[in-house]
Amino acid sequence: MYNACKSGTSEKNPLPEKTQKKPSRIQQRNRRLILDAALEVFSRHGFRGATLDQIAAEAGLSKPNILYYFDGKEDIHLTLLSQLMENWLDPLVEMNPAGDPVKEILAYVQRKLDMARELPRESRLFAGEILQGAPRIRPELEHHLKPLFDEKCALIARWVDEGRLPPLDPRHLIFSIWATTQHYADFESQVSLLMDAADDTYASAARHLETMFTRLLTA
Amino acid sequence: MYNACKSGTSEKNPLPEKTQKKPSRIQQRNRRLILDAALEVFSRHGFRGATLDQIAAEAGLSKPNILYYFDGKEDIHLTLLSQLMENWLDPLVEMNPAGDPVKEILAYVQRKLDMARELPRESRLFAGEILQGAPRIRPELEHHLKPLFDEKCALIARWVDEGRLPPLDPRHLIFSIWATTQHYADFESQVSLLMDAADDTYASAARHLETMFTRLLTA
DNA sequence: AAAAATTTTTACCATTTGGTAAAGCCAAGA
DNA sequence: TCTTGGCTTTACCAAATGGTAAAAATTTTT
Repeated sequence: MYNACKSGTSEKNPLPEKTQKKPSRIQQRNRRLILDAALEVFSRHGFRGATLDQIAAEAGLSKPNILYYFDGKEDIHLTLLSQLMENWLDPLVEMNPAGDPVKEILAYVQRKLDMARELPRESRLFAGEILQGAPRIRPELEHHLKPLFDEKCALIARWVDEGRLPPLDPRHLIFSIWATTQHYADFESQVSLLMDAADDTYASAARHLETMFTRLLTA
Repeated sequence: MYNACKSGTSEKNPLPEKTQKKPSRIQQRNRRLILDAALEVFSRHGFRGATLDQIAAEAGLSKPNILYYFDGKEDIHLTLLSQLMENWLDPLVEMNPAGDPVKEILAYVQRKLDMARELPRESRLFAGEILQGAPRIRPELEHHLKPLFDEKCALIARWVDEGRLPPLDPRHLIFSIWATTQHYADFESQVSLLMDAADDTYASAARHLETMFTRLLTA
């Protein structure tokens, strides 16, 4: 069994009982504080751009105190990334093989767009990691993302074979969905500069993406 | 007149004649070496992740020698970004108001995809900067990108008004083009992990994007 | 060739930063 | 009350890193 309290690849044992006993209330609270602060800082400045001092300040704790709860900067980053992966894959997992192809895919697009709006920090954290060659998260990608991706590609290919979708490359369809939805979180600084501040970017984006993918999938 | 030899926002004058006289042959060569090395390093590790030592090693020069040609790390980065902006906007500039709307936009998509394939380092450098809130390039975005964006949005809106394109939001159309094409460069590590290494990713991506935007624009 | 200007290297420096050791604090149980 | 064990702080450190001064080497000009 995997102990949810312990992070990624660890050898040391800074918290004497961490691997065995239940985390105390204060432990839960502080780990949460740290991870939340780290998400903020890492997503804004990238792994190397972030400093433990910044994270400590954001969390309202001292730097050594942070290192009491995590084995180091890398440990915090990896913990964050691992936790993120679950939520990240969720919308794709929910794509239902028994449902209507067009409806399922359009719903997936909307769920992805919702995530970009509600979790922009997570999106940027992930984007930054991939952008730099996924040095820390590649194993996670191989073990969790790749199988799911292959499974859903096969599903979409089947839908195409059955004539329930027009001919298209499932892999590139998924890439296009990821790219267009995450764009609003990852490139937010550019988007907000180019959009008139007046109207709701995400609302109009939702309409546009629905239009685009509807036309693609019902040709 | 803007002196191409001088970089972004500078006050100091490390090269005595740089602002006035023509750059010597050796000066041209070394500045080029440094910028090329810096592009490599910055695009792989981001601004803060890159070190002058890495850039120096990659360029085959010593660190102080690099600081003889540039005012500092920031100066190199900004120079790179400014030079990039031109090439980056070029494909959009080329979108011809007198041409056929669908053809023009599809051609733009292909040009953008070509750029992602041929200049992935530039794409990632730009993406990294935007991802972190465009702290160094925002003025360039405002002065160069924004006016061009607005102009082309107006053009596309006119095409829609004239009934030569189906109803759509020009802003989100452009975002979708940027997102889907740059995705192949910016998220290359993920894409290459998910695609079977066998087939040509960019070739199939080109077909997919042509299909997708054709269906969107000819509905 | 000598002088002048430019380019490169050597030897540093100050700051930042991830991380540690050890003493002090504080709450719960004996 | 006293002790035990987890939690926090204070005071550090070694390495990395952006940057500089000035001498040495090289190229260009006269």
